[in-house]
Amino acid sequence: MSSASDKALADIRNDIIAGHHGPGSHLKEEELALRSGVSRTSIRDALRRLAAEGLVQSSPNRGSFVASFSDADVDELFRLRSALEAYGAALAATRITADELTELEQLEQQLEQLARRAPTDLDGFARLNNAFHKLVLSAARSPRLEAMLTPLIDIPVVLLKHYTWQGKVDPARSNQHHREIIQALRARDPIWARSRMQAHIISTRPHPQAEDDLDEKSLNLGVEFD
Amino acid sequence: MSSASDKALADIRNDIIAGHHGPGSHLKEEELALRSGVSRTSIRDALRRLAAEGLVQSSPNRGSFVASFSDADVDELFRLRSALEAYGAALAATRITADELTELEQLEQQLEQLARRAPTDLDGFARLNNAFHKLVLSAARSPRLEAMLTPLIDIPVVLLKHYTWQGKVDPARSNQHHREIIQALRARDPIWARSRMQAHIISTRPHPQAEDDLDEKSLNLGVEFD
DNA sequence: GAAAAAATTATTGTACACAAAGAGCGCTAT
DNA sequence: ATAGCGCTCTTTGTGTACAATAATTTTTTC
Repeated sequence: MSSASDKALADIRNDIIAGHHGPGSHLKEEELALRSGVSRTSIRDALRRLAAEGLVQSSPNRGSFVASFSDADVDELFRLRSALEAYGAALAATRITADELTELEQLEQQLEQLARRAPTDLDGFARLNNAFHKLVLSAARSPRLEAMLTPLIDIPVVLLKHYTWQGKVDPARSNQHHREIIQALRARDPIWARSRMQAHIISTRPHPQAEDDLDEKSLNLGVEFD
Repeated sequence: MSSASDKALADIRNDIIAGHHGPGSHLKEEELALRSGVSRTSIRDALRRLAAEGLVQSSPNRGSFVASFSDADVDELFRLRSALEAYGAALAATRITADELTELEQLEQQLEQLARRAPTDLDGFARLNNAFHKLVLSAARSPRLEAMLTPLIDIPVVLLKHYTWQGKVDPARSNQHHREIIQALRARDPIWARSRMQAHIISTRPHPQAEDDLDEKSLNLGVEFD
């Protein structure tokens, strides 16, 4: 698994994120093979990996489909993401390097520039925003957490393309949050970083809407250890 | 992906869990193919999926190896698991059916029997214990959470085989915890279920040992949402 | 004799070909 | 007209052959 399969993986993922394949659409192996210029073997390999990430769903003898998400799925997704990414931020607070902090600040400045100069460029915003979150995550130095969280961070980009984002993206508020997160990381304060990250993610959730059978408090992930 | 690949997946996983392949050992595709009676194609498919689960690690052009875990990895693993599984228990509290509760109680009784009749049968204990945890998890009705958590539940079984469990497994205490978890689920109390599950997992962690640079409190996953 | 280089072997990566399963379509019978 | 059946065609699943890369051993040189 390397060159050909990696190319296939990148191609397919890009096509999905770019919106070329809509949610629910059937990813036919031969078609993808032709498009990427590799054999079906490598395509299948890539599809397995994308399925593991949750970006595509496969059923036996039927094939692979771009994942599609119900409102409830999206809600669940964001809850999981907020909890896990907050945990990652806490880890990052004690492990992040000075270089990474600098890089983080550069990303934040680019985000602010973009918000001023092209406030409607959601694509650009999403790209920079993702880079920000992935950098924090990688500073947590937990490969397993990274593996679990990366797809959760990518999926919202897909959602942006194909669903209407009810809560509306507010770049100004988001940037404000990012600044606070950087502050907390710079202060090496895990508790602060965790709570800011958690608040940030939850606030970007599409529809806070009607609560279901579970009240908010009960869904919190962690409390004392004992 | 189905019959042959599924068989391969089951075979390899069983062999790993049974301790037939130790941590770090090189899983050669042809060898596995011969052993399972399927072709290398299906073996590769299975290995990809196991890699996604984290039970094996693959490097390009070098192959697949049974995952091995440092003490720090194990600690991280248990922290993640405790947080996620506690979350799952909270969800399960409002979604579990009466039938599932009955099944859960049966498992708990089997565990108690085992503890009385064969307290040293760690294998049997691990099997029943896993069934218990997976049942709670499936009652959470969150396929994504299930996918993330299943490998985290399986890995300790591998650890049991190949590492010395410092904290020692205490079946009596564990069963006590299980009973409390069932109580909480039966009461449909998410907060109770969450805290009991979290405490349970953390208490089964191999070595509470020396704290690292992060104090306990800061590692908690969630607090208030805002 | 030891270290570097080259050839050999073992193992993974990729492509292709065939087998099997499923979906779609038209046909027939009522 | 339509429900059920069977056929065809598309698409996925599996096996095998070949190519490329990495590990190993042997040879060569100092």
